Amino acid sequence: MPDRRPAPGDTRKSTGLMSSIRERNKELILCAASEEFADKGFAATKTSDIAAKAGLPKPNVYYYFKSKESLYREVLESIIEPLLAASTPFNQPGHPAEVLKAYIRSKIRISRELPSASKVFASEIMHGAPHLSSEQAEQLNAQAKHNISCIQRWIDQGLMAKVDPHHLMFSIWAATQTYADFDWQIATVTGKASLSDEDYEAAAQTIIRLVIKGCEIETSVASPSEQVSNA
Amino acid sequence: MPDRRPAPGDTRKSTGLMSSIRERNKELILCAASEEFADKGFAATKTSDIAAKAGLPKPNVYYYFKSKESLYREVLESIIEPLLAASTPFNQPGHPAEVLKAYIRSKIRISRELPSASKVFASEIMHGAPHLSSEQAEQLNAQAKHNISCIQRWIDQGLMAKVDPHHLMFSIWAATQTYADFDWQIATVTGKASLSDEDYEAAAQTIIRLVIKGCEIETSVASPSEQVSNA
DNA sequence: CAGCAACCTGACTGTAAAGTCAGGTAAACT
DNA sequence: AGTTTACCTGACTTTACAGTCAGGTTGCTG
Repeated sequence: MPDRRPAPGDTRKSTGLMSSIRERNKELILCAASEEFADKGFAATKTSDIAAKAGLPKPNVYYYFKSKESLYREVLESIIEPLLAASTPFNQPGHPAEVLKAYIRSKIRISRELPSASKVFASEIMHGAPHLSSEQAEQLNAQAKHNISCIQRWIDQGLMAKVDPHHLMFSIWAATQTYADFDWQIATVTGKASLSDEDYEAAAQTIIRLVIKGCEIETSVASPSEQVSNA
Repeated sequence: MPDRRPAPGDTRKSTGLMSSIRERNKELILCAASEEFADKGFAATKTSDIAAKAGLPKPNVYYYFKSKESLYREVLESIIEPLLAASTPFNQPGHPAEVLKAYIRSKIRISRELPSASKVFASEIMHGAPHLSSEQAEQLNAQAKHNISCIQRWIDQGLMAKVDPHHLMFSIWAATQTYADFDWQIATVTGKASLSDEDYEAAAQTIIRLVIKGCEIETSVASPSEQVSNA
């Protein structure tokens, strides 16, 4: 008796097209899974809850996905490409301020538009990336190192102040990511259930200001007396 | 037959002192639990692993703690006081730059000295703080709001630039917390297994620079031509 | 409209881990 | 040295959930 279940990601018939049912259901499940994993974490998420949120019975989930883990991996994978894409400003020529601004805006956009996958990714990293393949880790790491060396070059060329590139990147990453990861805290402190366009704009403006001002080369003009220098 | 197990947190005899065995074992278990919960999250942590890490058999854990959850709650609770204490600079008079610097240093110190509890706390917040009591949430929220209104006052008094206080706090919180939460990423990108004194100092310096420069009032002097304004 | 493949699902199994217990040992006090 | 009370633990029970399966239905293709 042959396995009646098509391989995951299988294409139907000789055509390269999936049936629309398959496409739609996989999407429903992935979407539900993103939210559940983001809300509760991998271990605390029940496949039956994913199924319920997708409006399907549990075995249906296993019809489309090999296991809870492979489903999780797909969610995780879905955020990697956007994450790498956010670094494109560093991959093209540009002035430091413009590149950094574009990068910050991309990162904020990801936190806003893909909050669940962002959170799943953050949670994964927090726990030591046990599910990330070494290729994926290497890709992300390579991009991060490239961005950092790019900043170092700008410093060497005198285009920006001597700000430790590693820590600068960590701060940008953290400050932008926080809008996805710690949405509960942000909602509690601001008193808003969810942030508006203007709120995200203000967030981007604030982070951009900190980064751009922080990277500006000191002029020889002394700062006003009531301001304390950065000892 | 009366319950032979003393109530959690019970004191021995008529004296106010716990037996030293009790004290030592509770400490061993709490310490092991912090690390396990930080590494894997609440749901993925096995009480048997906590016991193993503490060098005790599993039932011993239940001799000192009512349940896995109450153990988790104690770990969580242990970070709240340090977290509130970090805000003391805001509770005493001081110039903006000094207060912000002291705050950033406190936060970095917590990330460094209590990395596991920090991570547990972050994970808790990420998942919507389901285990945090409303009093604890309220306490933290009140302190956050106080800090923010403090910053707003400085802005109104013309002591610092108009930087959105909410987003400023979120950035500081994120940038400092990241050294505990995303230690794996930091280790991977820097290529160091763990950060040295100098690394933490550089991290603090970088964040302080971004924040202080970002909060400085613009002087009327135009910025150098190669630098792009913060549009 | 027949036949086949894709899709669906109620009911089940296996297992892992939380939590318990009964009975033991060690320490402290008298 | 005897009694009490704290401390310890191997072996057990219970439960919840990942994953399966056998048989059904739907929908496409010829």
